[in-house]
Amino acid sequence: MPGRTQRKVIDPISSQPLADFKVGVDSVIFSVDTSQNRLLVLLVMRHQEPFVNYWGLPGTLVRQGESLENAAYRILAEKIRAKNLYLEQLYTFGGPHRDPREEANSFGIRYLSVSYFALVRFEDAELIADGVSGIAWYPVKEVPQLAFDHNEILAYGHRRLRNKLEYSPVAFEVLPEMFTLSDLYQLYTTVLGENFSDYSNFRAKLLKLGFLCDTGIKVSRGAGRPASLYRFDATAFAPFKDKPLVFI
Amino acid sequence: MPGRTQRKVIDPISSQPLADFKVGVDSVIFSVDTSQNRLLVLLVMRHQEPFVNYWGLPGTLVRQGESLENAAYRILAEKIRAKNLYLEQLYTFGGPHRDPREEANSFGIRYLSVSYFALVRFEDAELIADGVSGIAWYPVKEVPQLAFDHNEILAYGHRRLRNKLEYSPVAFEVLPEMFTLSDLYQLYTTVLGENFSDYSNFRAKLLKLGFLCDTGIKVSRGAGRPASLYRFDATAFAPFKDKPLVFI
DNA sequence: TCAAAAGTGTTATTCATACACCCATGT
DNA sequence: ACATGGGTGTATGAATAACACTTTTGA
Repeated sequence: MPGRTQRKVIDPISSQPLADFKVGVDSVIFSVDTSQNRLLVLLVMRHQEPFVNYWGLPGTLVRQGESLENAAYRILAEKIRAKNLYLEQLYTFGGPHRDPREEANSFGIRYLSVSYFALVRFEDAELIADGVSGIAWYPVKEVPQLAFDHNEILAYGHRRLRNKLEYSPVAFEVLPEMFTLSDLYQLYTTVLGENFSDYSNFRAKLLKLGFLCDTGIKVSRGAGRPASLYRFDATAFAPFKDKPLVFI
Repeated sequence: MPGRTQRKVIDPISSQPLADFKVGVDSVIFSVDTSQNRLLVLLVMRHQEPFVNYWGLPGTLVRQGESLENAAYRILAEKIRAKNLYLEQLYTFGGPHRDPREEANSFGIRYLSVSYFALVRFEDAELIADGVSGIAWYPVKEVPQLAFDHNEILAYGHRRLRNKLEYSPVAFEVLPEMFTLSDLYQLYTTVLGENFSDYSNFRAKLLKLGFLCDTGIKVSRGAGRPASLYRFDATAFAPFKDKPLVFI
């Protein structure tokens, strides 16, 4: 975890041999089920040692000639077919002994995990059941004990998601091309919690910023007044880029 | 860099052998010379290939049994003696071909760099001249072309520093136990630029937050009215932890 | 006609910004 | 006495938050 301070390590024997690493990429893939107001994370059931029959984050070891990011996209593509997605690097967990395989083989290979954080649109994210199955969306509030240090990675990813949502336009990566302001509001409430903002204030603030344009198209969902479909205007958003904009 | 979106990589041959990695830790060590209002970064002159006679970020390869963070502390301790410091992980750069050594030896070893970000107090950070020298504080605005992708890492670290300063109390990690409000203001201006806030507003805002306590001790620096020494009260700050506090 | 969902408006309060001004010290 | 840096106060406008309220639909 970031932000340790004031520690001093005096390592007198710094002439030890270099460590050899295998590098894994683990992804915290989030999705928001707006219909049920639930934040979901993608878990896979492990079929090999270590941690057989534990749920864990989807991950893989990096292949020769493959970049970290591409490895992340590779597992993602193996597990889900998604139209819209957002991906960014999260954190690198690399202490010794975090992977039991380090003990098993005596060659001293270390396992390091570069974790990635992804957000996909729930509605068009189709899970790929690969034979024996064992892949599922789990409500974040109900995840069981996971393999390795994956609970820790998930917690870290969850924190990042909340932050991202507050001051960056990630939400639009994961919403369909056109969406209602309620859709947007739902997304925010399920991730940030019920009391982050009043709907009308949220609405007013976002519309004032001016990068949401009303398409004029109305859509009716069950009872109630039909809602306008809006579109995120990336060009109009450009000036806000890199500015400490807060969406709340 | 984080935040790529909408890319899909279809990798048909995912049965390639795993890559073997050496893992390097490179640190972007910042310091603020308040007397000259300059933001400094620690660079070391390289004496070995690759990139001989280039300046680069201080770094090392991770040894057996050593955690990433400890490796970061190890190089730090080799280069400077510092009382106060703040350290956190920055980003992991791991594309293939980022290190020319990958080409040189044909065993297909990859080099991955986990970068760390550190902030040390300039006044009590004593550089350790290790024999042939070649270690120096460089004003961030004047850094030359660096080895590897270190300019990119530096740029990323610089961005992180600015953000950190805005919404976290890092400044106090790097200021002495007792400091004047001008000291604090100087620190902010040198990092964030001249026009981030008016001194009196900055002052008013911070005092209102209530985690800076006046020790009553006055200190006179040259001409002008003597300033009060303040102390950062971590206990009083606690409630603000994890809240979207902005220091401006 | 009524509930549900969408959308608008009002108001009080806090906050940001840009200043003007007073205070204590060295020279 | 005056320049220098430290410290306080105030007026303006904008942003926030908590509401009440209207509009348009399905049932």
